[in-house]
This record gives sequence, structure tokens and C-alpha cells, in this order.
Amino acid sequence: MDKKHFLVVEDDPNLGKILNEFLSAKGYNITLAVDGEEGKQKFLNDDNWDIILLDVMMPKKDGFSLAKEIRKVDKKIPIIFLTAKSQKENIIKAFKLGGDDYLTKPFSIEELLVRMEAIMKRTPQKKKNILEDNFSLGSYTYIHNQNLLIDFKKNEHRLTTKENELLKLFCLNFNEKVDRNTALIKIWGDDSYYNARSMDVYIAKLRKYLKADPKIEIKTIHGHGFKLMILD
Amino acid sequence: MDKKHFLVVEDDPNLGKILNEFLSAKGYNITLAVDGEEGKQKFLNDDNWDIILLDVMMPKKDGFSLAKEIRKVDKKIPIIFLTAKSQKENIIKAFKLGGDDYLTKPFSIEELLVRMEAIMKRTPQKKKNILEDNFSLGSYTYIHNQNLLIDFKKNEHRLTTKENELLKLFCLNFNEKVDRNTALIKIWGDDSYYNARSMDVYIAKLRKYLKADPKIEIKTIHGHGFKLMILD
DNA sequence: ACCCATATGTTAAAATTAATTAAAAAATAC
DNA sequence: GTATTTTTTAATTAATTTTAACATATGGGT
Repeated sequence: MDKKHFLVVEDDPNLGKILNEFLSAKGYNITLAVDGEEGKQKFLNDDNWDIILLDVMMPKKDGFSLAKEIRKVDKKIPIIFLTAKSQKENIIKAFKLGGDDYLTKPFSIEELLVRMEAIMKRTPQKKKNILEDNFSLGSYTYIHNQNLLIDFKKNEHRLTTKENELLKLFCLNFNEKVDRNTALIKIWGDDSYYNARSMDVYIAKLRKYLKADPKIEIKTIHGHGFKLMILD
Repeated sequence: MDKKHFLVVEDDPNLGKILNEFLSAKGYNITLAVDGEEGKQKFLNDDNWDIILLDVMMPKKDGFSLAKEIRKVDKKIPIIFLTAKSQKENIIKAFKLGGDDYLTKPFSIEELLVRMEAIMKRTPQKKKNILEDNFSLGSYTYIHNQNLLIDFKKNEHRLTTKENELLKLFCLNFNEKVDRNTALIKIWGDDSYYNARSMDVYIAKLRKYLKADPKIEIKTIHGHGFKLMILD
């Protein structure tokens, strides 16, 4: 079990520093962001977060908006809101947005920690979303860091950047659904109409590359997304 | 599929009544106990609790002691403490004891509910909601993760996403009633009029697919829902 | 038992969403 | 700066889902 990794998005540098020091001392890994936009960038940059702490009132993008955008991509990652405002509406809104807890400043940092641990206790261990260098995909071998897809006859397909990112995402979520939005936001940055059309084109390309093995399928889940799987 | 069941251990009859009425109105099943000992008895009497709400200060056995005893038997059942005291020590203690949340009276009952729902969202379903890969349905074989329904002549019906979700839900509840609302909310997200009509269309499609075996029936339970069953 | 309101059954058409191919635009390499 | 590769836009076709329209069944009230 490696170190848990938290993203802390908080514009108050004092609180940020305190959180960082305290949680680091407890053996956790902390990444700090000082506003909503930096928070989003850092969130997208890594996909191994264990908990995200969000200040609600922040420059550039507030915590609720950021939470909404995070939820578009990841339905499960635990989110805890930290806020000075304590109106009832906000608490309810925070949870309706998919939040997992809500603390009003000033809070006890020890309380924050036990609450975080309570949430992690209920969160299934993140699957090792590390792809082996040589990922075996039916009769193909996929070498994601070389953009190479090799079939059983040793024919190589050199994948373009987008093709590779998409196939990598599917392999990381092998046998599991990948939402259209998730893929669009992770790979294209936003889920606009034209990016969606573009992605459809790439889906077709990948299917063409993979059609030599009829057991491999990129199944579409209408209205949701896709699932890469092997039939038997 | 079935109703969530909460054990509420609370000696204040007013609060007990309010919780009971509110949570019942939201579609949950409530069992009330008025002191720690009765709470323990009722806890042991059933092993299908979804959440336990514990008042901290109670006659006969306080909430912390009861929680400790419950944790000896069940490490996982979510426990939420409700208390008038809010000293930091207690909050920490509550979580160290294995609690999942801690609300200070007077609290907003809506906040309690969203917090309960947040916990349940992270709690794995206790029910066997696993369908074998090859589910035998009369003379058909249903392979849900390939959207395939195969009849005794090896003819394959490729099911669409919605057809598949609906048939899967029926198979998970084979021989049991599936409420219209349950199906609508699980598959369509809400139980509006038009979604209900849409579902009826899909029921007709499934019946058509399944009509080759006269022993299989999607029975209508007028005003309630459907039941997939095999006649003999 | 009959009437009525409402719920469900069925089929077809409309609307939406996805798949595929080709062409245009943008980015990169030479 | 031109050629080549990659990505996006466009246009067409296909698949899925929803809406509509009408038929039939059910259960309560009288």
C-alpha cells in the first residue's frame, strides 16, 4: 500500500501550509493548488488522488463549480468541502453535488483527519491504474509508451497521440465503462460537440486497428460511453 | 432493490418521532430504540441494517459504549453519532471508535439525510447483485455483459443498451417483483411519464424476444411493476 | 354486473445519438 | 516553405431511443 495522495485546493496560504504540514507529518502526500483553475489542472494531471479537499470560496473558480467539473470526469473520488460559509443551503448543495463531507472553518485539523480516514475506510482501494509496458490485448500487444500496437503477425501499428491516449484510457479501464464525458475531458480538455465527433472518428480508427481479433470489442453503451472488452 | 433499513437509538421521544416520520416519508424503513440496551437488542435481532444512528447520551448504555459493542460484532456497519455535546475530544473519539459521522444537536434533518446518503453511496450493496456470466433463462442463455440473448437454436439476439439493462434488472430479481419506479430510476434516472411509456415499449420488445419459450413470462403486477418468472 | 378512469400493450413514426468515410484544416517534419 | 502526418469538420448512413397514437386490460365505485 503506497502513500495516500491528497489534492488540497485552498487559496488561504496559511491554511494551506498548515494542512500540508499536518497531513505530511501524518504520512500522507499533499499537492497544493491555490485557486480553482490550478486545482482543475492538477486534478487532471494525475489520476491517482485519494481525496480532494476543496475550499468553496476561491479566486477564478469556486469549489462548487470545480466539484461539478470533477464529478463529470470522476464519479467516485472523495471530495471534502472546507468553507467559511455555513448556511444550510450550502451544506445540502455540497452533498447533492456529490461531496462526501463539509467542514466549516475554523475546524479542528484533527477532526478533518479522522473524517478523511473515515471516508477512506469506505473507499475501495484504487486499482493500480498503471499499465504494464507490454499490455496484452487479446492477440495484440500494446506498448502504450511507444504508441505501438502489435498484432499476432508482428505487424506494427504506430498510433498517433490521440489514438494512443484513447486506447490507453480504455486499457486502464479494461472491462469497465468509460463515459464519453470522461474521455473527452481527459483527452480533449472539454466535452464540446465537435470534440465528441472527433472522438467518434478515433473510435472508428481504433476499431479498425483491432478488428483482426474478433474477440476484442470496443462496445458502445448508448448514451453513456464505451467499454473495451474481450469476448469468450 | 429493497428498502434501506435504519436503526435509530435515541432517548428523546420528540427527536425520535421526527426522525422516524421524516425518514419514513423519504422511503426508508426505521426501527426506533429508546435506550442503549434496547438499541443493542434490536441491533442483534436483525442483521440487515444499512445505517445505525446513535444518540451519545442515553439511559442504561451510552452511545459510545453501544458503538464499541456493535463494532465487536460488525466492523463495517455505518454508525452516525447524534449528540448535544460537541467537544473536540468527543468528535475524535467518535471516529476512533469507528464512527462514520457525527452531528451536533440541533442539526438540520435534511443535512442528516444527505450525510446518510453520502455514506450509503460508499457502502457496498449487501445483496447478491451478481449475475452469472451465462444466466440460464428457460431455454435461453443470457450473457448480460455481452448484451446477448441466445435461444435454444443458437440464434443470437443482440440487445441494445436499454434492452440489456432492463433484462439484467429482471434477472437480478428473478422470480421477484421489480417496481416500475425502481426500474425507471435505476435505468432512466427518473420516473417521468414519458420514461415510463418508453419502458413499456422495451417491455414489449423483451417479451417478443422471449416468446419462443412459452414458459418464460414477464408478468405484469398491475399498479406495481413486473416479475420475470418461469411457469411450470 | 357495468361504467369509468387509469394503467399497460403494441406498433409505427420521429428524434436523437453514434458510425463511417471523405475532405478540409492544422500541426509537424523535412 | 512545402510535404507529410495528424486532427477536426462535414456529410451521409445506420442504430437506438423516445414520442405518439390507438388498442386493450384492470380495479374501484355504484
